Amino acid sequence: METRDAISLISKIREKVNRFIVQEMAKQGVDGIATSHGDILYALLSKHRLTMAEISAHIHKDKSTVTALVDKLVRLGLVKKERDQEDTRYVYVTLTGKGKALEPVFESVSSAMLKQFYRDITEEEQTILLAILIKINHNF
Amino acid sequence: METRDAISLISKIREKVNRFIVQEMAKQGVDGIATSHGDILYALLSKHRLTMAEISAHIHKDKSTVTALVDKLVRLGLVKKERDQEDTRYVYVTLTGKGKALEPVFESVSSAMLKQFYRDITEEEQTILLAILIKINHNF
DNA sequence: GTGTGATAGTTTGATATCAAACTAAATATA
DNA sequence: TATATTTAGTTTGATATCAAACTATCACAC
Repeated sequence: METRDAISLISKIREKVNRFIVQEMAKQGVDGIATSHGDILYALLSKHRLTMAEISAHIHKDKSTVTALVDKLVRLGLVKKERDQEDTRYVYVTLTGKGKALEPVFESVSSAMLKQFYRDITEEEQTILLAILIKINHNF
Repeated sequence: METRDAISLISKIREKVNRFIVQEMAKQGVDGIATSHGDILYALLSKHRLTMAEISAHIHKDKSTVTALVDKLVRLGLVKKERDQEDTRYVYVTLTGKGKALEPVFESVSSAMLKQFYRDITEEEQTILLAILIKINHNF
């Protein structure tokens, strides 16, 4: 069975994790949000303020994609954009009150996801998995 | 470092694998093809003939997505669509000569990718990885 | 047989995504 | 100082993708 293949499993797992997160978020009332939007919001919870380029690097998406994603978050009232006064090329993105209010939802979804992901996976297996994945990631 | 997290590594690895495959294919003259197109062609190499629904199940993409993907492959002259004579609801997709001619390219790209993927990963680690991924895949 | 429901595909409208071209601003070089 | 280069971000055009609505065909019940 080719479904046993590690690479196709990685694709499938990623797909399922994404679907799980989007569904859980929707269940908790956060709707119309894709995982990339979630990645941005999640980053802003700890980083407070990021430029467009920093977000791009952080979520591994093209800067033009980030423009579209952040603009949607602005439309949803979850973040705001401000130009740097000194160097007006920079745009800072920060969470609004409404955006910050999502923190508990993220915590809950994130922990639910991890619980599901690692169900029946021992601590030792988790450590081994991580080590192997780090090596594979370095191979490219 | 959150980049150490298994789930984000899975996303990154999948992304890199996809990019690698597309680049290698392009290097060998197969251009304008996304991984999903490759998945369809690859499936048709062993299955000979598949319906749209079977392709959809095989590559885990919505049937409407498959319509678009297969139509592109038709435009590229790599596959052809034919209605079942008995039950005209079914559409059979098969490789053209030009499509079949891609087999060696697929073999070469696939083996190059596996080599890169598993570089410095021992046989034992590969087995363990597979076992853990199968468990995680079942968790969702 | 006629009508109801199931099934296979397509169409439509929306979104995420990228790459390339572009704008605007800052920095370096001459 | 003026010009060239780099940098940050946006715009534009194309594609993959999905969900929902739709079309066409088949199967089954009455």
